[in-house]
Amino acid sequence: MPTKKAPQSMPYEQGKWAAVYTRAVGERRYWLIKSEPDVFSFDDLSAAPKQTTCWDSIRNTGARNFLRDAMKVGDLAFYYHSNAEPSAIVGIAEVVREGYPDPTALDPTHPYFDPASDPATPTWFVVDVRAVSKLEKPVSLADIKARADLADMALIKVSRLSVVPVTEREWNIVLAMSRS
DNA sequence: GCCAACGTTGGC
DNA sequence: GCCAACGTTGGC
Repeated sequence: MPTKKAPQSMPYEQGKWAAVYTRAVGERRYWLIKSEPDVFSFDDLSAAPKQTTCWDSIRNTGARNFLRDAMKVGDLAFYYHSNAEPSAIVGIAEVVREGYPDPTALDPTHPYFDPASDPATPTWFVVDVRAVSKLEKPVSLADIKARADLADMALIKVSRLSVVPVTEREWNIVLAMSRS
């Protein structure tokens, strides 16, 4: 029996991220997803079956909303190593399956089981991501912070959000940095 | 290891 | 509904 109330759905369409929930026909959006390399690194993703994994165990409502509602098949994401030396963007992944209920939240034997998440109206969501390519050169958090034209990146502006949007402009700047 | 940011919980 | 306590993330 659920003992706690599940976190409520944010009225995201009215929130500060409203723009990332809309897109032109055929438009591709960009994201940044964080993982600690000791837990699941980009190389781990590359070594996984079909280079694909379920991006599970996210337990933050803001990140959940992106996973559930905003990320679409074909979108690309920078793969960021947090709590790393150095913390850096190291690769590119592609969304290959759109939001569906996080199986870890519904599995009583899983450490991330959430008894408050009702299977009929799940609280937590995942997408599937596939490794696309490793960056020629990692782009570190320090590299990003050193650039005035990346000062507005959500990675910097919004702390402790494990899935954040990236603008197309930011995406291209970081890509260029990874090749220089 | 420290601690800032900030989301969540729960007493009132 | 307010807000203090608490827990987590993640840089440094």
